[in-house]
Amino acid sequence: MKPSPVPSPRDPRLKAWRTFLYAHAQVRRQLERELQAEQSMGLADYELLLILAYSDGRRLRMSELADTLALSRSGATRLIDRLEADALVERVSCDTDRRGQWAHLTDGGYERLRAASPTHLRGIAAHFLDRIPASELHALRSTLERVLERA
Amino acid sequence: MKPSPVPSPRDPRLKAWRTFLYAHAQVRRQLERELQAEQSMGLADYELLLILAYSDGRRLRMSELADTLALSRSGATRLIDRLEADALVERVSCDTDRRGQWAHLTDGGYERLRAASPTHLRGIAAHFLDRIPASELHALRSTLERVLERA
DNA sequence: CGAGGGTGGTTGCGCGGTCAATGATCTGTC
DNA sequence: GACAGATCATTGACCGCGCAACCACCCTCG
Repeated sequence: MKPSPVPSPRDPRLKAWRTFLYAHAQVRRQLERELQAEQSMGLADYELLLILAYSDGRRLRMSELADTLALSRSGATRLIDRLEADALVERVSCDTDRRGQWAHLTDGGYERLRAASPTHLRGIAAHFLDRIPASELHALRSTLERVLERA
Repeated sequence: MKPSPVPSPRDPRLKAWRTFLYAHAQVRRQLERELQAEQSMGLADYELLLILAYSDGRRLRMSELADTLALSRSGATRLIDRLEADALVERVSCDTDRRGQWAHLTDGGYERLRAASPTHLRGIAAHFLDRIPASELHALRSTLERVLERA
């Protein structure tokens, strides 16, 4: 039995995956740096606040948050810990399931999100959106939505 | 001056970015877990070994590695530290620039890469490639290559 | 050739994330 | 109704990565 060779990184399919990987790494790093420098906020923080801002009652259960953010449960716990320490989010215990907790966006959190948005949107445009022709942008989204559908 | 509202996560352009973000998080998490469980190896390790395997002389300068992997310099240093500890890579000092180091893939490292490849390729296919029609795959790649071009 | 600024790589430190284990609660079953 | 097994969230231990500071060395220019 002959040894299987190492798959070439130039193979078109594999290359597509790796391009995806690297494009993400590069853009994320850049955005993270800018958001941290100008707004003292991480990308994950921003995403969480944004999701809460557009959820019913500006709140979501911990596990929903974890799932939505593609984060582990403990990751969600600690993220909320930090944001709660900054009073951007508060925990509200759930009355229909005593194990549960709501993460609720405070007014301060909403303000913080609003304040950080211009910086972040500018970064997303500069490092990502503006490098992609409009026609390709929609295709990209629909392609990746397919990937995102839960297995 | 009226307060600017928080940008809607449903805005098409923003949504494209966020889909990209989440698709990556989800797929990466899954692949990382599988590779760790079945091959005791992280995604970053695999990528590094792969890149070295297809580099001239199976070696690359530390900074080239960092740039290629979209990693910080210190990140590259520590990654190589770990792989060197497992004898998958060795450091070779550069004779034309005494500050420099080559990261050189050992035979053991190549074997390790080869051994891990089936698992990883299967994962990439299952969680990413196979969810994308062939026609869209090429488009995805060329779109993201544009993003990846250095600024 | 000597000084000064630039570059390659490593290190200290802190943050943010995972996994595994835990406690509390819910839910289905006999 | 009580027990068994799932589920919600948290905690402890650990790890990978980034930034900033640092040292060693290169290179250019006066």
